[in-house]
Amino acid sequence: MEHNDALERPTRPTLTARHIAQTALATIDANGLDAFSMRKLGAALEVDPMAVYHYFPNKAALFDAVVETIYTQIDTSVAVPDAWDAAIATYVSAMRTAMRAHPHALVLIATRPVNTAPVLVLVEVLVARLARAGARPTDALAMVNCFGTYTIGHLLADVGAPVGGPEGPPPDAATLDPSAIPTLVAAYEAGWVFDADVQFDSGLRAMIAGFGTQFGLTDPR
Amino acid sequence: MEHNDALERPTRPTLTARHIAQTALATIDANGLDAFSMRKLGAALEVDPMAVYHYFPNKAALFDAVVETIYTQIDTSVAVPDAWDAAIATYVSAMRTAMRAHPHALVLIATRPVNTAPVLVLVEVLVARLARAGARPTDALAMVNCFGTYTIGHLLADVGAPVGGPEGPPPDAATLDPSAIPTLVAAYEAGWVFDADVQFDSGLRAMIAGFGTQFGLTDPR
DNA sequence: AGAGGAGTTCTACAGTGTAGAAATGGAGGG
DNA sequence: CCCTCCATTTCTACACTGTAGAACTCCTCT
Repeated sequence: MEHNDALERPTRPTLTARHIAQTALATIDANGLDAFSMRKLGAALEVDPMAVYHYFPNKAALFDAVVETIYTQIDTSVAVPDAWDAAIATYVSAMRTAMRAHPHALVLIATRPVNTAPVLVLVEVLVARLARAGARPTDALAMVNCFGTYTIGHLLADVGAPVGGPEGPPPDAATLDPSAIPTLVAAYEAGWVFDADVQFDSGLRAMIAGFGTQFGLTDPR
Repeated sequence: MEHNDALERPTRPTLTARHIAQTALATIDANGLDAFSMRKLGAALEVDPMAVYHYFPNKAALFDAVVETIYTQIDTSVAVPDAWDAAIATYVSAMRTAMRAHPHALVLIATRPVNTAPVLVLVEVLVARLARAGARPTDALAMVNCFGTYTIGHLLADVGAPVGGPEGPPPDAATLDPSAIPTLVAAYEAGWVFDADVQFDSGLRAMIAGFGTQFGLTDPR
């Protein structure tokens, strides 16, 4: 009764930790983290809110499960290039894609580290690839951590929902003195378009290349 | 009556938006974001909780002010090296230092963008320096954004307080299969110590250097 | 003195997480 | 068959939340 996947809602009207976590994630995606509550989760599950507490000791533990649910959604079947730097970029992009699908849960990913086996295995893949390119394991681990933090940091700024209610209106443009920020004005007038995807990619490539020279990484041949 | 700085509590027992924001930040620092409430803020201010609503329309707006308070704490008087890459690293580190002092508020910084004049001026400094090293303003802006997102992403993972209550206990180490994560085990056995400061610095230098070659930056001479 | 208004307080309401007791229902043993 | 046990679900209750709306207090200006 523990390992049935897919459109889960076990045969008998009984709950599952997985089903609860999935429903919680769906609810957060739909209505936002602030609007999420155990009572609404209970409603979504068509069950008394307190029933959830038989599977999770509290809301925090449920959030941990939600984060892990997201990690399981990373597409690990992507085609990976041969070159080490392109391979790393591919892995990281796959991770970003999965996370990007859950803007309201990003803040949970960012602040609730998970150390369960599936996630560690994921890290292992990256670390091993870097090691194969010549990095010491400790350095590889540090690099992967930087990739991860950059990714969610960038995602938070891009699509992350504000914690603590919607943000206020932007300040009156009239109160800004353009002469104090000439370069920003220049960028704006140059037709500045904010494409988060290409910007993220640019930064990721920069970091990968920089690490490459910093640690002397190359593909073995 | 609007511009008195420092250990602020205006002459008459009356409130100020600044004083409220500062007290709110102090309360968040001391007790955490989840424990923060308008009632406790009122108590800290020795005032009826509802009094705050005369200065901020709601808690979200107050949070915006809290974030801005943190930005004002960035030390802008640091000595800046001549080399463009070292200069950028110095600016970013100063930003990180200010943010690092408020672990419980990091998540607010990460998700509540501020576009007020003081912050834009800060961005201008960085963008202008990059432009002086040969970057087009739009590229410089993109780079600065990457530096910022990397910084708070890294800080969140480092010292950020979990959103939604404390995290649960780590999974039983016995359930982990070491043979599935050999490189991680190797890193651990090699005496892996996690020094967030040097790791952040390493990643930042990598990104700066990578951007440097990506955009052909050099100091004018 | 009287009016007005900015700042503060009071009261109240719907909604929160979750502790603790009570109910439900199915499985196993006699 | 009944009866017991126990996992699961529900019920009730409590202290706490953000904030709407009215009422109250003073200070300032005429």
